[in-house]
Amino acid sequence: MQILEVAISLFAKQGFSGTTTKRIAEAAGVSEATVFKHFATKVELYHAILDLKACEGGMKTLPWEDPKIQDAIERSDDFEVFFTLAKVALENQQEDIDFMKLLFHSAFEKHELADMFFAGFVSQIYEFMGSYIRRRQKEGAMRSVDPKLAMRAFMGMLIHHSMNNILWDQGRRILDISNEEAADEFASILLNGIKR
Amino acid sequence: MQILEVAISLFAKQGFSGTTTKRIAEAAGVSEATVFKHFATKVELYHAILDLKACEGGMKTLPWEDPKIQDAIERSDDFEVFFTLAKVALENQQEDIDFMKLLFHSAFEKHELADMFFAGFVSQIYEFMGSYIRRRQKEGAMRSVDPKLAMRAFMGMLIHHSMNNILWDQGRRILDISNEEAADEFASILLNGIKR
DNA sequence: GTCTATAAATAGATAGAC
DNA sequence: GTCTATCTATTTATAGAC
Repeated sequence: MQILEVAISLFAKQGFSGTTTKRIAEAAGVSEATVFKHFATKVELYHAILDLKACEGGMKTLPWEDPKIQDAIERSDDFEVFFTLAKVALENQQEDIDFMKLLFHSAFEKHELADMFFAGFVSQIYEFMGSYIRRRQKEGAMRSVDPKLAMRAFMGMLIHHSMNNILWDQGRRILDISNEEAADEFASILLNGIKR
Repeated sequence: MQILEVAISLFAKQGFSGTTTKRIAEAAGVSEATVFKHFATKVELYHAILDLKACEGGMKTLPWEDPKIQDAIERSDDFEVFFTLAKVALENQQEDIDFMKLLFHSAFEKHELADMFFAGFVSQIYEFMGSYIRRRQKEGAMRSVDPKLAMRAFMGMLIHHSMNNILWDQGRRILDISNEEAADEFASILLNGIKR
């Protein structure tokens, strides 16, 4: 629906309280009354967005559903595992910049989207990749390091890089690099960093 | 001043448009009129905060002013350089959580604080540490990797870790680790990751 | 389903007394 | 320096016609 689309983009740009129903209506090309016919309150509209994005958007691409990663895990091809994870993550994040922004706003404003995202997606990645690292440690391929901390370091590289691209880099040309190159380098740094 | 203090904390929690002058006045224990006597407009109050925090807070601790880091750089003690940088950054960030939050809000809302911070602090770190990495590459101690990308990876670990601590971890006990341990591990990962 | 018109509440900001 | 009272514009939300 047109209203939802423009609302997503406006909430992403300016947060919840920074976005007026008037601007949403204008951007959607309808009257404010029409907005309130579809969504009884502004909060209800916001919730509709969260529901939509939480299901359709950020959460569906669980890394272990990617056949490339599953295959690489079976073969214990560390580089392929982390490189592919990084590439998929960077591409998803850049594809849905609005969702990323919404997510950060939610985290700051303590909306429940942040909690849902944390419980449903972030913590699963920590669990899943953490157990892979633990296995490779037992096999002697990786040195002794807290798998959760290693994953935090890796996720930090990915998320921070995306955030920089989203918030700063466009137009500023600080670091002009493809997702493929970035994924390659981040995976190399982490794996050399934690290998035995 | 009491008004500034509570305004910082409220703007950090809810952003600029999410914070009303009424709530600021209440929290400061004065009337709204008093707020407007001190700061002609809400925007002016916000600017006063930015000026204050930009000078007193986040910007003053330039890493190359730390004697420990200067010394370590002269001795080419890579671990000491990056470990100390990480420790100082993590401690500063945790000390001034409100400033961090304000900074992120600013970045999203496209206020000028974000630009100031970027131009005055972030880009200097990239320059400074980038040139250190370049020197160590020439000396054969580090492999060929874009110094800016390496720094982005490292800053990503630090900022992401802080963000997680600030936004999620308190109470959730996902990753209970001291700044010292985290700094140690992040420096190890980066340096092993990019060494020759 | 959508609009015009309008209500009700809240926002930022000012006047003027103490 | 601070307060009470008030103003104006904006914001969320509703009523009712088409």
